[in-house]
Amino acid sequence: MVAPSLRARVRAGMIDEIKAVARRHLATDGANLSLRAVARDMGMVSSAIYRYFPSRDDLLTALILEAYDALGDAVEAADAGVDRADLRGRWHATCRAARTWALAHPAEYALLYGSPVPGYAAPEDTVAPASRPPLTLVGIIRDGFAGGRLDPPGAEPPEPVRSDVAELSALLAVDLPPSLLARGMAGWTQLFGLISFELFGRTNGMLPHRDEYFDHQTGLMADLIGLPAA
Amino acid sequence: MVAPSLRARVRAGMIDEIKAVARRHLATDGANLSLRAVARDMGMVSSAIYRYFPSRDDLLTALILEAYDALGDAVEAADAGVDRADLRGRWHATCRAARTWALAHPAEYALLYGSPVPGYAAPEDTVAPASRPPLTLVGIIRDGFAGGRLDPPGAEPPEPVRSDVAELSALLAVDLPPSLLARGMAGWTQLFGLISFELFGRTNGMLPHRDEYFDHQTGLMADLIGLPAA
DNA sequence: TCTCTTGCGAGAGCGGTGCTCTCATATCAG
DNA sequence: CTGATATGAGAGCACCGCTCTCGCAAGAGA
Repeated sequence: MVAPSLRARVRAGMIDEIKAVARRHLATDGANLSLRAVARDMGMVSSAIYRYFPSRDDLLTALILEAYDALGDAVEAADAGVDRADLRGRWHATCRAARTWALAHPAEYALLYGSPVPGYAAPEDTVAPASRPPLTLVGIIRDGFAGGRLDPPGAEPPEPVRSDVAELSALLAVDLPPSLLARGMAGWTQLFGLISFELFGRTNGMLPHRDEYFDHQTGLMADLIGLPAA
Repeated sequence: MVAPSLRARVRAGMIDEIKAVARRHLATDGANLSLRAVARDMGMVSSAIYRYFPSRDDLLTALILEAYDALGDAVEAADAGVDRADLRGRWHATCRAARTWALAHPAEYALLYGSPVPGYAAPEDTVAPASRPPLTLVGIIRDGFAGGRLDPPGAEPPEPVRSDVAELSALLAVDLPPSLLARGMAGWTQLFGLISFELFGRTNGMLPHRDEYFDHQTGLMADLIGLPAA
């Protein structure tokens, strides 16, 4: 690997700085990111930004990708920090990490999980990083089931749900009975529903003890899945 | 009540027409509603709109209020259409009505349940209509509990969740044990998490049978709550 | 070392946005 | 019939994303 030229390094630094400034604007001004304001903050004229990002949407896409990666990192690190056998502890740590990241980066979370930007279509590259949190969650369930510490719930879902979920199970390469994977997906849905409700102000006022409420609600889903305590 | 003057009636008609055109634009162009485009569509100049709505945000607020009411109407009508004793049937009908309305009005749903618009704070008048769907859901649970057909789950939530939820129970004037209300809120969170995931493209591709998947997932929450079949 | 290509920032400009102000007119009330 | 009021048009301000051109500086090749 050849050393990048000075020009290339300066360019990479500029791209990073633009993204950093844009992230700052995102945090203060919300989702309507202004290219001109970013340029002003950098002492540049707006057209100069187009040397680095072909359009505002491309800059947004870059921010979205990095946000997905940051969330994925946080979630996976939290899971990895708990004893592999402590399934319920891993579940709670994973859920909490997602919420903590979201509370620390509300604008970026809204970019990922809020209403899609009108003319904007998420490019293909986002699906892999976007699937890291749910994969972490089903990983916990897979470990429990493979280790014989997680009994599948009695009845399988009725057709055609059973086959749909079974196909998804094969696609994800997790060897789980559909009944169990369906419950895991319920936990996934619940997790981001909880975070969105809290962040978008749907539960404002009621429930003063938000941390504890969050833990209790994610615990209910752990119950539904059947995750045993450590 | 005195008959409204011609001017007043014309004015009310204008307001309605502006809202109708704005709703149409919302449906086609997404959330970034353009006042000027609405004015153009009505053969008016943009400044004339300001005779009827003091700002774009006020027009959005009016649309949001009407959307909340439409969703509330749909949800309550669905619940009312099922035999009072069929708790599980009511639960499913209510959930389905919310999803059906959302699929029919995706842009308005995104306005209600998507990321909050940056500079925009939801006015006080929205909290009452916004609470109609969750109140319908807890109403089903209340009926079941009051009728002795719904056993409270074993353990109460640990403090301070128990008292928070108990206070909420008093505020809503539903006489439910916190354990049960907490599960009802889990169902509420799950419902809108499911709809948001489906509408915002989070489950694209996987799960081809969306109706059946939705029913199964809301059924899981009915199980968690303990709602008996008819 | 000298040229010459390439990358980059500045600036002007286009059509769009929300919003304000002024002015003429149409409608209503007394 | 007259005076107050409500309404629409139009111009204009500051902002937006984006395009194009024009100098200038840095790197590459001879």
